[in-house]
Amino acid sequence: MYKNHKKERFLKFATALLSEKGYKAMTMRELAQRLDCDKSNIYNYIKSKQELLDLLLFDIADKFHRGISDIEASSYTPIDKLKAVIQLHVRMTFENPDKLNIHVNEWRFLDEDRKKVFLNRRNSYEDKIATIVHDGMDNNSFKTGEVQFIKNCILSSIRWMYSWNIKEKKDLNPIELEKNMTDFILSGVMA
Amino acid sequence: MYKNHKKERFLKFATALLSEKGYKAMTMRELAQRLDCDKSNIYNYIKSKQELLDLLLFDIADKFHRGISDIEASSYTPIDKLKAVIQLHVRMTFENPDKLNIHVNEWRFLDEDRKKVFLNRRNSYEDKIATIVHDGMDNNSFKTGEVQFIKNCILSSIRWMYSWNIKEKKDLNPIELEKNMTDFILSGVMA
DNA sequence: TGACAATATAAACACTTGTTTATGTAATGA
DNA sequence: TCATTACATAAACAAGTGTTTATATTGTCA
Repeated sequence: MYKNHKKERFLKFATALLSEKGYKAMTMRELAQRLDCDKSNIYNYIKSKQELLDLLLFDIADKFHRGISDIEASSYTPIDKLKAVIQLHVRMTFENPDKLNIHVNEWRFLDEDRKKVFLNRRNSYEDKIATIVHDGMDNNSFKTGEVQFIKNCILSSIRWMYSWNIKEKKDLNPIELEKNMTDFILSGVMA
Repeated sequence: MYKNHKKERFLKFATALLSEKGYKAMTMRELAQRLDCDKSNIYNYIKSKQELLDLLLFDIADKFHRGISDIEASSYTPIDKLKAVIQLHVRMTFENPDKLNIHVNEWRFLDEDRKKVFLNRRNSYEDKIATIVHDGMDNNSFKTGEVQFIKNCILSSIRWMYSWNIKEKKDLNPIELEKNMTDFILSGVMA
């Protein structure tokens, strides 16, 4: 019953506040206020502010990594792999938009060493997407073009969703969203 | 010869550092160090850190506003209006990627009142793009769909460019980039 | 030349920051 | 029950923050 249920509450509030304010602007005092406890109490849950950032960032990064690995290992065509990538992003955004926001915007406040690790993993993630794009071009299922450029366009297209305040859109259907997203990336806006 | 040439130098360094570190993480002391002057000297150029942020943000916002107004007032078709919007973003990114970075990421650190003004203007900008999308759907030149969703996809597709470190890519041609960007947004990645 | 604007510096101020220390209580599970 | 873990609090600290004050020098232009 008891064990660590307060720590989960702490992580929930910390994630929300970190997403709202950003790493530098979030203070331990304000976090304590939201938790309705003393600031020093926070250090029962976490070693430092930096450790909190680290924890959240690598948690999401790992999920993305596992997702892309499964897709990579699959026997899908490049088009279906790309669809699976879009699905991965949509679902993770639905699960926790705050974490996605943090993942996109706050990694630069990691300590130098860990930032390097983070960026290496992100590059490896993006390389796998680049490979899908490349294979699709070889395959003639995608238009030829500069792979890195297309990869960036794709990732950026998906990236805004966390800011759409999904939580407040009860009528929003993740499946429908996935379909629309896929449609935009695969075939653009023109009729 | 003389008048204000140091202020321009100050603005150049301030823009670069603000883009690099973010508003909260940028300190007046570090800025002074880069300018090779005392921190108090900065206040000969600017009233406060907040005023610097305000200045840069509304400078870019105004440029976007003028750009979209011209496009709106033109007799272009929706497709050509959309192309002009893409052109506007590409060119502004080439002109000063740091400013674009600041425009995307640092507005949330504006003081409450000015933040409201900023967001109102941004909404009015985005509404104009939504109108273009809407007209294009009426026109049957764009596929029908949720206007706000498509608008966000379009804007997000363009938004990553400032992070591509354009300055270091001598071989990068803005016209070529414009073409590729337009191609992606209009017709997607599929062959 | 002399008035004015631009630029420079050092020292200080008031405030906020993350974190520690020292100490205590409450729940858990053997 | 008893050791261990989880959770709580008040007070303090050292470092860093944006900004001000008071003052001096330098370039510009009438």
